[in-house]
Amino acid sequence: MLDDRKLAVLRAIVEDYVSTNEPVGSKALAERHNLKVSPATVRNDMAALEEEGYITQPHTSAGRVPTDKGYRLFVDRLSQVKPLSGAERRAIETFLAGAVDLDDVVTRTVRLLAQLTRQVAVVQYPTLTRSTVRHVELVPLAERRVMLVLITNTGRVEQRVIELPEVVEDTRIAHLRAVLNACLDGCGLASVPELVSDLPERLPVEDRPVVATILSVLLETLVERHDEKIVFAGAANLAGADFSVGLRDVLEALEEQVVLMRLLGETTTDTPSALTVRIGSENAYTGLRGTSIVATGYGQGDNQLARLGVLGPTRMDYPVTMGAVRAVARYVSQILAAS
Amino acid sequence: MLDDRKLAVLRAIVEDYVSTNEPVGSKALAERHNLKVSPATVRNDMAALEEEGYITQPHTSAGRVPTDKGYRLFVDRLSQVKPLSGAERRAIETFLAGAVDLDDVVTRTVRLLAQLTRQVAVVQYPTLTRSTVRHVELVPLAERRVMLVLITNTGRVEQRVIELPEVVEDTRIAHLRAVLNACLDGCGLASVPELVSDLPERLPVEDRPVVATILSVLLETLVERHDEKIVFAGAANLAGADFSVGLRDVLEALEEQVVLMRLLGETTTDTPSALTVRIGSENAYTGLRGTSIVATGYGQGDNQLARLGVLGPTRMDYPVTMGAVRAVARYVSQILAAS
DNA sequence: ACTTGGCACTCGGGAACACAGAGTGCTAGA
DNA sequence: TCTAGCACTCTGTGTTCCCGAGTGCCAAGT
Repeated sequence: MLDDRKLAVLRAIVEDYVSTNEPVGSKALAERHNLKVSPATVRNDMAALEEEGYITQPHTSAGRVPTDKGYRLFVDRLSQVKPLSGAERRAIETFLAGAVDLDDVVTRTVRLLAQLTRQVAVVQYPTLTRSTVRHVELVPLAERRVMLVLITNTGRVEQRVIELPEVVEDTRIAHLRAVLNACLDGCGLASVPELVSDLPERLPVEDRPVVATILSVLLETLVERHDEKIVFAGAANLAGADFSVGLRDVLEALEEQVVLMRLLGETTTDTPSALTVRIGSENAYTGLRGTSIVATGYGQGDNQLARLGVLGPTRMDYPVTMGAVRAVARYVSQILAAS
Repeated sequence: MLDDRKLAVLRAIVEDYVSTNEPVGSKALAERHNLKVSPATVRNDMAALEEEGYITQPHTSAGRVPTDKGYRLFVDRLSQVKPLSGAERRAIETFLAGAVDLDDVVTRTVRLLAQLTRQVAVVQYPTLTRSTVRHVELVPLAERRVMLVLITNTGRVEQRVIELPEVVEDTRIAHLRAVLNACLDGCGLASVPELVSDLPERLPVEDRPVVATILSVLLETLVERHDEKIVFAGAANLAGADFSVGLRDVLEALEEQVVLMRLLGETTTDTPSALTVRIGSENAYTGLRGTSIVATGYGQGDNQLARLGVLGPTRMDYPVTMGAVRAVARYVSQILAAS
């Protein structure tokens, strides 16, 4: 059905349209890409492609524009990820190397990605689930108030202020801290609930209410912050692009953590480190028709920590974008592994 | 020069223009606001107001539009802050009360403010400068690596991983932690540099390199994060509004922490808890011509911690916006004081 | 069987134009 | 000092017209 030349025509259409942002006609196509055939032939191919739903024309007698299905074919079979230039690689490296803590890594990453792709970048904070406890700290703040600080091996720090049911002296706090650390140090976060389940019973009866309070907050911290937090940057890059749908909807989606979460998450496949691309209407959320998402997991090996990606108009330069996303994900993974 | 009626006309123009977003003419003015004079008289007054630079006409024979100077006069003398409704107050209270930590307070605040004003909300993280040290923690991570955690009385937590110049056993770390806490606990952050200045000399000579390393990171943390961090929300609200300047510039400014910082900061007056309003061109940053900023400090009493505010088109409903900003600032201050 | 050149057809978008309506400034009179 | 009337000046909108890009189809060529 689709011979090689038709595919070449489709590729040419996508490339031209992406770079010019104008419907592309048969004549220009035959000229610019040396297809070695006449415009008329190209027209026939275009008719076939349109028949199959890969391209469409905005109105009669305008050029053709790729459909979502067309982009999909392009991404899957007609393009290959374009690696970054050496200069870009070095820039990434030095920029990310300067980060002082996890927050900083994430912030820098998202800005970097936005600048690199000239689109909106989205980065999910490393998930707690797969990380391990590095330290639990209890800091007395007042007679009946302590702060719980949970430090993970990914450098993430969670803190919560806890109101205690009774007055507890500092020495008891210190003791509890030691017990908690002995129990949890180095353990995976996922196993924490299990590990602490019988903790109250192993302690003197008078400590139990306090411990129960602390543990409930600890557990709450684990589930609540599970993988909630997402940041984005580069909203300014949206201003130029024109979406089929209003800019407002896109901005709204970006500020809805939940929506954003789902968008990144839905792209998950069985091989999380692979690049995933969702094009236009493949996207469930109606406010984001007209936008594509290129995402990938990052983290070490198969211990994927979280996901990052970019969001832009369907009319985006997929090879370049995919290259940038992949490269950034790799560098961030390195940085995280090293710290 | 400007008698009462002219001021009334100006007020009417501002109010009408804000609500309709269309240049307002003499006839409509005389009708809608019962000025008890004829359109012709209003026209004369308008001519005078234009002469003085308070209003202008986009083109001959269109209605009048307030200038920045006109808005300024309106804000200063013709309007009064509009208090929130009871329902709104309750909504604020319950929404903010659910916050679990400082991060959460800030996030909720900025979203709340954005939703309340239907504009872009900006909140600066509470400054470290005025806060006091509640606890310093040193957590051994590896042989030559510790994590420094600094907890302040505002509930803020700063962490840094430190590479030590030599191998240090855990007991020495514990000792150093005790020394640091003894030295700093409860002290204002501003006085930290002074307090630790002679610390190395008071310790055994073999500890000095390690202590010096730790202290340098500690001090760096204090100055670096000084008052750097700012978050915003409600960018989607920009989509509807039309700025004289491009939307892109506004979004860019919002993502530039430094610019944003300056904008909030510049509004500081001698009474930091007062509402400050910067209108259009009063604003230094060129990308934000056409936008106004309503801001105020928040925090307890005269111990102002940071600032928050909203950014919107010059054509905004100042009384309502000012009311919302003031109310939110008060509630946040309460919340922070209580925690 | 595929490719090519030719040709008639269709539409979108820009230019030219006219026109109604809103709003103004001015002047003369109450 | 206010008001009424009037001439004037715009913008925005609707209409018309035309050009050009691009198409689909057909018949001829390879």
